[in-house]
Amino acid sequence: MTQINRGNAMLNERSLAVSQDCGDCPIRHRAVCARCESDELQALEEIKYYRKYEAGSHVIWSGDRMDFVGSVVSGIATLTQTMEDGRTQMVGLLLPSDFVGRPGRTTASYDVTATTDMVMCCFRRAPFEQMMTRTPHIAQRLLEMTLDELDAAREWMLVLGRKTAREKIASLLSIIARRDATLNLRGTDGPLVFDLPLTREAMADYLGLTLETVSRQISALKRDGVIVLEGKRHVTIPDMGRLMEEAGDDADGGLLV
Amino acid sequence: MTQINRGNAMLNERSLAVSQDCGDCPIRHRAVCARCESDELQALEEIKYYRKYEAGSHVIWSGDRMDFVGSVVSGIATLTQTMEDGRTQMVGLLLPSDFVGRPGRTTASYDVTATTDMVMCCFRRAPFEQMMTRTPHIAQRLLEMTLDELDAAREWMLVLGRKTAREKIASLLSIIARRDATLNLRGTDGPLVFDLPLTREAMADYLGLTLETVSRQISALKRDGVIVLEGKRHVTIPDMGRLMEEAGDDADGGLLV
DNA sequence: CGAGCTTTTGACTCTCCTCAAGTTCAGTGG
DNA sequence: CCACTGAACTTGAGGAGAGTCAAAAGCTCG
Repeated sequence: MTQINRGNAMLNERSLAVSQDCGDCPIRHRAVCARCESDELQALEEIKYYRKYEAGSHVIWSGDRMDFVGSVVSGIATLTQTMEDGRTQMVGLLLPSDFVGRPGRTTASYDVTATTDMVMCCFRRAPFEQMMTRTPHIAQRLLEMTLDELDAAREWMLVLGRKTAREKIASLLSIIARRDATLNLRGTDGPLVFDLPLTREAMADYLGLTLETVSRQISALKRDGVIVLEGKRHVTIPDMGRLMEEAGDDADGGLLV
Repeated sequence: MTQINRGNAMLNERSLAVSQDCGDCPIRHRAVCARCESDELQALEEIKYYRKYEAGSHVIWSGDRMDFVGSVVSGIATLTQTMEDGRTQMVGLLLPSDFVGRPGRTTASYDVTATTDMVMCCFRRAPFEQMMTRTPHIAQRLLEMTLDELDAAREWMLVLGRKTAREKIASLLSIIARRDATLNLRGTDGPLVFDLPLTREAMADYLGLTLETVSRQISALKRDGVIVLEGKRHVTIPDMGRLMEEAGDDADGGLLV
């Protein structure tokens, strides 16, 4: 288990990033503030602050007091749940623009861990909650984002409950590939190339598998020409339709919807 | 597969229930309208109508146009996803006061099926969406409910991804038992008694198992004295703490949180 | 009483897990 | 420059848990 001690995380939290103008923010039109008018943005600007986290450090521990909520600006974090005997299940992957924390709740329900270096735009919880009641644009956007997350979680329940190990890996790869394509504004017709942002262990925790099974299935997909690997993390998908077939998804449906 | 033909469902939709005063509504303080003032309630009252569904009939088919949203007033429905080869996964259990449909989306993402006779309080989608922008109390409550559902979905991801068959069954039973206790305002200290609202097949679809495995594990829990069965559906839990241990949950944590 | 269900139980199979080595690779220090 | 170290990853052998197929037992309803 990659357990980083709490002291490190605290240290990281203190190395704050330089504040930034909301107008130049890379997640301006996707985050919880996406619908805000300039005056609302100004109000947010006054209560926001940035925090940096190192790869591997913990952002929040399940059960801890949550004094802030916020948006991922850059980097990737994971949301995980752990049983007493150590079995862990990832329940969310937090990407730039994703929201962290739950308004109206004081203690965290999940562990949040940065898997890459990460920057968050934070708001203290109390002022943010007050603002939410005054500015419906924030609450509207948050509802929309929460509904999207709920859809994603339900999609993932099908993966966890009914797909084979091979289909699970293919599903994860196709999700990462598609998200990478939309983020970088590439089409999904040519070959797709990306770096895996997760270790084999993290993939296993996401998919409800062991890391050995993840490794074996990746090797199998590589052997069968569904994916091409350079090193351990650099992936090329020669044929996205083929990958989606392997994932058990309707190849057309997934691309068109 | 229990496939009811579409003709039946249409027929059921026409047998509308008698309208009811919101003040007497059994789900008044838990549904999406929970926070509404009397004038807001009046406005809702004007656009609402009731629909009845027979046990086994389909409420909505995935991919269909969604012209309405609404609340479950009585009875139970399931939210399921199906792969092309027939593998199905339940992604939600809809109980009285739960909300059906997604504002802002025109086509349904999941199949909704009534597992018991059911009554829904429906609103046509367009007027409801207009009302949402005007009355923040509805949007607020919907956000809260959606966040709760997201938490429940994530809890379920741990069950699907990491628990054994026996733990899965115990988890489902403890969820139903606890919900039944809160609904009927009983404590969780004495023995709990309830009827299973699901067939073995539906339980299997919820848990990502086969119905044979569900049956075997229920028999095993019965043999070990964790549960007592009368007939196929009537369950007694002599010791809730024991059941929660079997579910892999911290017995205290689960009750106190 | 028999038809058609839901459910149980058994026998066998197979996927994925467990345990155990071994490989690759980046970083460190002699 | 090269051995050493520790992650991250791969691969293999064997085993356990859940799935598949098949048959039979309970219930419900005409």
